Amino acid sequence: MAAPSVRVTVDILAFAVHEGGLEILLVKRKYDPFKSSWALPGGFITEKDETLDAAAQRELVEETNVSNVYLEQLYSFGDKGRDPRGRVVTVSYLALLQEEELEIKASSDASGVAWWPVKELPALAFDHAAIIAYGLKRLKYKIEYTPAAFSLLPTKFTLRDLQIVYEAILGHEIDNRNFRKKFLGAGILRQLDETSQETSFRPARLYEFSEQDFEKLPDRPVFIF
Amino acid sequence: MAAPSVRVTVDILAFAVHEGGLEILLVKRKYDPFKSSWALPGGFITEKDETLDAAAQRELVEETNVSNVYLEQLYSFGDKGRDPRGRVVTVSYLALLQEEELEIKASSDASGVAWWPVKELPALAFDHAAIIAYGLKRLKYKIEYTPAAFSLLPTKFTLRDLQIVYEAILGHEIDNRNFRKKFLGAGILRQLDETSQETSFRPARLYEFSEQDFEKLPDRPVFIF
DNA sequence: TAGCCCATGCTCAACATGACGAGTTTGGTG
DNA sequence: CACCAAACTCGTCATGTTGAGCATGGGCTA
Repeated sequence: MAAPSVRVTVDILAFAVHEGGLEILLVKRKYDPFKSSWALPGGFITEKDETLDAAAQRELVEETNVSNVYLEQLYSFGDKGRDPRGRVVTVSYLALLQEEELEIKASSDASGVAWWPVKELPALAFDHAAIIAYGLKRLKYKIEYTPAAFSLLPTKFTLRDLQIVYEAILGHEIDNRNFRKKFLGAGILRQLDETSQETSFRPARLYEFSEQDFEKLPDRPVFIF
Repeated sequence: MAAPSVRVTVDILAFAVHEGGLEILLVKRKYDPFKSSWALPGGFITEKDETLDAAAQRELVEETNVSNVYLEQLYSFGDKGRDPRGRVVTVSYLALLQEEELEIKASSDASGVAWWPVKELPALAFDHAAIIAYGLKRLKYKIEYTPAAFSLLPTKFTLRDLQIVYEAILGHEIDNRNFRKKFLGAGILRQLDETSQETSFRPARLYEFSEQDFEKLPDRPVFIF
């Protein structure tokens, strides 16, 4: 039975919303192939990885120090020519982070790590541009049909913060009143007795996402705007 | 840089609707591990496979002789203990077929091949039971949000045929009048000047799915019942 | 205090959805 | 030819959703 040697990597699409724009975490490669190019954080799965998810988790920790974040398998890419070193199949993962709450650091095989606005990406190694394009499509879908957007926000947030996340990912503006109506009516937000920092205008009320309430809903709500 | 030896397989979830029930194609394993157990059709990727999709296509042809069918990557499974031979990552694929239009045949490494109703599955090799469970969830979703159901039908079909597909996959009955209303109103069916075979009652009109009309729609319709 | 800017709340018409009743058409069958 | 069974047509009605207008609240700044 033929069982050709194949190597398997995991690559992480780590997204965050920063100043109204969607950003993705990239590393600058220290070694060939594609030395000095920007690429997705990731690496080969090792003997210690019990599962693919664990491998993705490990790679993410190496770059961001954070664990316990939203992490979900996206898609596997395995075209023959995608890696000059030979047959490498990569399993891509989607991670949703809060940029402010973590300190990124380059891992040993990278000479740099940075957040890049998805609208101004640099040239990318391997087929990573295509992988990101796929991830963006899936992310748009995710926030419309799941509560994934809350993973991009701190525990306490304003409805405006939430709307900014949706606008950044969907790429268009949303009517503020209808946005509020839908989310407040969905019954998945817990209103807090606190307001946001002082602004030059009226402070907004803070909310929390209630996982429990969401699970209790008879039907999954949709957040299409 | 550690690059442990991993082997990669593709496994195919080939579904078809037969006599009102949803069925899946399984093969009986000729060799160990899990000799004589039923399993998903599939196998290791080879040097000749240009892409993962091509490998899945090849495996499907080996069992069914059909090509040019709906085939889509689903999910990759790579838990450490899922294959007793060592680290094997499998990329699962969803295929939608018409049972009547093809003749299945066991490939060289199988002692049998058969359609099994998904409600009465035998004991399965590896983690294939879990893979099928995942595929069923995705299939339900697929027919609600995409025109995937038409891949399970011949080119010409009656609205009743279409409804049977939905009922088989969703697992519940659907109001015939509302079902017709939604599909006829969707503008994606071309009515033909033909009717179905003679039955002991009124013959039903035949329809064709119009891919072009579907693509032209401003918004994707949903087929939730 | 006026003005600004956003937060927030209320309303309403247009439209879509799902449950259901009733009746007509069209073939075969006894 | 009466009858059956399913295909097909038409319409009702309560309910919910959507998008947009209108109004007010509550902080800050000039």
